[in-house]
Amino acid sequence: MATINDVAKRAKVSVVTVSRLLNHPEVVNAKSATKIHKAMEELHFQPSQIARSLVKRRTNTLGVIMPDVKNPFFNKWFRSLEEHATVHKFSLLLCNTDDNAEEEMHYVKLMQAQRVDGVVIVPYSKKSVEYLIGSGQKFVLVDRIYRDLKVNFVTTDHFQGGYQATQYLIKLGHTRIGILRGAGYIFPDVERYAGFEKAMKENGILIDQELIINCDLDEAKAYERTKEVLSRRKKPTAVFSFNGLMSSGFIQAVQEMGLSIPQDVSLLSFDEIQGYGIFRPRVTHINQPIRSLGEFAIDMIANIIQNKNSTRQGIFLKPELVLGDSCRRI
Amino acid sequence: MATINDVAKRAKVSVVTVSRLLNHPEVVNAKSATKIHKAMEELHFQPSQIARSLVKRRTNTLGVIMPDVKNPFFNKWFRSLEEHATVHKFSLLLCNTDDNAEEEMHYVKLMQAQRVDGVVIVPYSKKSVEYLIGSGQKFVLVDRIYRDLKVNFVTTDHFQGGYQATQYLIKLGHTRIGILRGAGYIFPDVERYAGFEKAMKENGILIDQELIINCDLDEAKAYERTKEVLSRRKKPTAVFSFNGLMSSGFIQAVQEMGLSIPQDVSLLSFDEIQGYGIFRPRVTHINQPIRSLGEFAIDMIANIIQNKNSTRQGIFLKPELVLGDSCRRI
DNA sequence: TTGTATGCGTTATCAT
DNA sequence: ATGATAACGCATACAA
Repeated sequence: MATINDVAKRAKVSVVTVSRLLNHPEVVNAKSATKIHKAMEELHFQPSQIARSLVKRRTNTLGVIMPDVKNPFFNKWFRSLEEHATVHKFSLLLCNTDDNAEEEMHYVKLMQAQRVDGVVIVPYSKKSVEYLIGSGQKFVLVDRIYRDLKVNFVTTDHFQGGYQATQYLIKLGHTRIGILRGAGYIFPDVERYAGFEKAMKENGILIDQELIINCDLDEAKAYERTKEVLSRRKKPTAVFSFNGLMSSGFIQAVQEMGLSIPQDVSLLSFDEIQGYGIFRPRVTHINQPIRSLGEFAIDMIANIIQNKNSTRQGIFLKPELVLGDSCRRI
Repeated sequence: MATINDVAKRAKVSVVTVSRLLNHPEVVNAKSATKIHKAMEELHFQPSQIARSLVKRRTNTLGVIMPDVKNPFFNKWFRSLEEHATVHKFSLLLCNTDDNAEEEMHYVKLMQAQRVDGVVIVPYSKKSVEYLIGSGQKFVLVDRIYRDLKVNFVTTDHFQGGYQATQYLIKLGHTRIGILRGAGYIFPDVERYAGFEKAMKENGILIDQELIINCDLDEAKAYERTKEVLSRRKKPTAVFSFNGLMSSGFIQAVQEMGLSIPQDVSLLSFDEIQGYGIFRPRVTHINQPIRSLGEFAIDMIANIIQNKNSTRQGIFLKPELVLGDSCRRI
């Protein structure tokens, strides 16, 4: 691979002149510039970001650590990140943790070793975040935050989303509302449930703990648990599923049981389901401002890296209820 | 950020000893090792891959250039890449081109500048590939190849897939088969169509050019063109859509027209549609060996990088027909 | 406008 | 078993 040195020799100038053409083109003589450009083309030269990074102490690379790009929510988000990263000339190293704490810690350390300028992380384990803090790494938390950690973050107002969704179901007359949720470990799960609780309490409706199902945010588990719950005598009239995957599991179970949505049971999903465009009835869901979640994350990390604003920032974005036909009035 | 130097000072040894502990731990004294490990922990030290890369001329990073992670086919494939990359200690830089030639060229050059050890690319433009060749970059082509370019690649046997799908439809009695395809620009599109042609010819069925629709592999276009085609007097009895996105567009159009699959028109899709698990009828489709496409790509590039086998390699993987209920016998 | 010398953080080579 | 020195490819301060 050609280096600045090869270019210099071929163009018969010193390396410094080549370097200058790269960084301060206005200050180099037109003739030299032409010669150098010619040499660069002939050699297919591209300046080594590696060497450059070493001296500038900037890699122009961001580490993105998240659960899984296969998840539609996260791949849309990633594309939004990429789009805005380009504006700031950042390349993106993508790491999928599958919500595995060890994988995550591994990646956090790897990003540090790669000397990325910053990390954008949707954390699973608090330890990873604490390591980031301890190592002095610049980072922003997205979606999953820790109230007691003073760090920069962008997230959806999951509490509001849970509240909003529940209010909607209650207004339609539902009182026996089933919840397909996670294990109460990550922030969004906890908050959505708290929002649900608040709405129920405000309306004087007692929560039947039998209807609160921990599915680990997993499709297969949601499928199984749904079959079980809908076989009971006292079924829920509506189900509020905490993510798109679980909604899919729910739908499959309902279909196999020969039931239909919303005649037999209503469905409200947090996040759009996969295949939203073709599945009928259209699934009513809480939509997160995915693009903003990406934009803010990039802007924040870019600011932190440039040390522009040293004030810590935490942003909550409002979710939105998208009406479909999967919830009926009773 | 702590350097090997800081560690050396704190542990009261020379940098070389620290470096050695990192690379040849067996050769350093146990006491020194302990001191150094302690210092490293206290400083949250991680060796700079940047500096390391500079001297080793290896970044342990691969560039992945592809159309779009939002596409289910590609995000599954990316995860497979990541999984196997981990085995070879590679990090992955992800670049989405949206099948834009300029973006692609930009990324190809960027990867070169980043001095990635290799590039795994699903190319859109031949120019990008030619640049890769010219620059001496190590790379493998995935999915989209160029017959006249002597390069390493892994792809599905798209011809076989197109042939297989068509044969199946013909066996069910279909002769008026509509095709939702791309512009005939990329390899898979061309091959799938050629496979279709062969099957039609073998069965002595004339191809009605009116039913061959260029939708640019795009969902919205497939939607529009479907509405148009299904409004004609002479409708197709079956439609073979060349990717999952177009299949979704097709399905939406069919639904809005009050028609049903497969009663009014059969559907066979290349690649699984988004929401396959919940959409009924299950869509019959041609499945590509996504995981193998990822494994082979990584193994090939890893081999090339290690210069193990200098012989050029091109692999065609067999697709598979997955039966659903979207095609009826007529 | 151009060139010389130095350093970024690490590893390899040679010594000790 | 450990250390001194040079080199990787580039950018910057300083000099010319």
